[in-house]
Amino acid sequence: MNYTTSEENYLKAIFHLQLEEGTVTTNMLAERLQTRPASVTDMMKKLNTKKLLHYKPYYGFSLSPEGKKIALYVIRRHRLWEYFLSKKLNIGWSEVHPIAEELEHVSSRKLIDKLDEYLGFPGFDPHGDPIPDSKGKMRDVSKIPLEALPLHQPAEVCQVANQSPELLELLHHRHIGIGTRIEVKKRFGFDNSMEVKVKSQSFTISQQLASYLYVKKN
Amino acid sequence: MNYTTSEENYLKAIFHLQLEEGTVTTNMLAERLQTRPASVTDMMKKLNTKKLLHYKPYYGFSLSPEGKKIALYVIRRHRLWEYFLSKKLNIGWSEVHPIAEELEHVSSRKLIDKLDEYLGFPGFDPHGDPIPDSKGKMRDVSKIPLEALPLHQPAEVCQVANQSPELLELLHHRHIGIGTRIEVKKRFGFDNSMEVKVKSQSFTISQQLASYLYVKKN
DNA sequence: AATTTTTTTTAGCTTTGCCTAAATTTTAAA
DNA sequence: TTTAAAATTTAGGCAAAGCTAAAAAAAATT
Repeated sequence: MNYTTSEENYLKAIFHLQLEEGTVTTNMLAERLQTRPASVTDMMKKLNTKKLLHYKPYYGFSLSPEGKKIALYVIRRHRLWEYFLSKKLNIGWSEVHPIAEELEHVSSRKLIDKLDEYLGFPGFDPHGDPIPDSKGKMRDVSKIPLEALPLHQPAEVCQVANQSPELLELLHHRHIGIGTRIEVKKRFGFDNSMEVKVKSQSFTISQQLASYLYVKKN
Repeated sequence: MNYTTSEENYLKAIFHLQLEEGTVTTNMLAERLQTRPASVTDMMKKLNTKKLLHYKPYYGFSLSPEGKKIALYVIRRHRLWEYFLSKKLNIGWSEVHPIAEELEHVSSRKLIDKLDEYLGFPGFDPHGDPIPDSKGKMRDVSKIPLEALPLHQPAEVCQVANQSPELLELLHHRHIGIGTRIEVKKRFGFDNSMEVKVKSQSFTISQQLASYLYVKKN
């Protein structure tokens, strides 16, 4: 059971798209992987014969249990490396992703389990995404968008769904990061901006910003 | 300037063979890389057009300055990862090599420099081999084979040129490792075995064992 | 229901890195 | 020095993973 970088990338992308969009098409995959639809079809046939997904021409495809297992394992590796790069090597939040994209394909089981141990079995990567454990189980955080958080309900920022430098700069200025406690004081229907309280400081944030923040009640 | 895994492996192998054997031939390279002479020739042509080495058919080849630079950079990555795997993740000495063989091809400069810093700019990997610095400079240890160490001259074990589990077990039993002080008391011409003193204990070691041990006088 | 548009697939080609078998060149031996 | 052996290279192919252009199927419009 050893898969090529390309195969792993396809499986991972299908898994993510499934979660994000509910459905996965040839074109969506091509777009996500920066390739052509014809190439996607080629790979679908290959993964089908390897029984990593179910595929009927023109009817779409979906991961088999085995395919899902592999996808989760790739995601585990990716997120552990992100955690390592960010927390141990002090590489900036926003630069970590492309490096992890390469490291995730190094496939020694022992390496990953030892790394996990070394990092203290972290539950979440630096972007707040949950890290699957060595059995492929991923903690189910019932995270919700900040926009959906009820008024006056304290919560904790657990994901930032966009890592542009501009956004990070703004968050930094506001002292908002993963784990920051936050509470929505008021909403303004006019522009969907909202007043929030962070560390006993109140200020207003725009809808654009809020839409990228996810929180966890607790 | 981005090179494929295969290109990097060829450059690295040529560099090592050059050092170990003084000369590099098509067959030696094929053997070292577990491939066929014809494949080696193909790659030599390719690296030649990329000006990473000089190549005349039937006349052999040698690294260009640029090729050497790349080889040293690959070696730097390999050895830093070995150090990390061994010292931080506690992965056994003998298992570290094949994992580093994969990690060495992840090419982010920032990653490697940050890793170097995180590890405290180590000068040597767990096998005692020197790690090139970020400019490609490698400390020149004038290490010599234990077999060449003069009698009664105290020295320090600085490399074990073979990592089979059997060998490691033997070394462990003898309390010999990198940095162990050792002295040759007597040599027996019959079988080239030798009596050595380690930590005020004297015992005999075989030629087979000695041939893998390198020491540094000091 | 017929036609147009969009999506997906097929067919055929390219590059990389490897292979085998045959040819060539160099080296060693008789 | 002629011949035999060994090393190296060439020629021709193969699999992976991508591509373009054309064909086929499904979905959307009229």
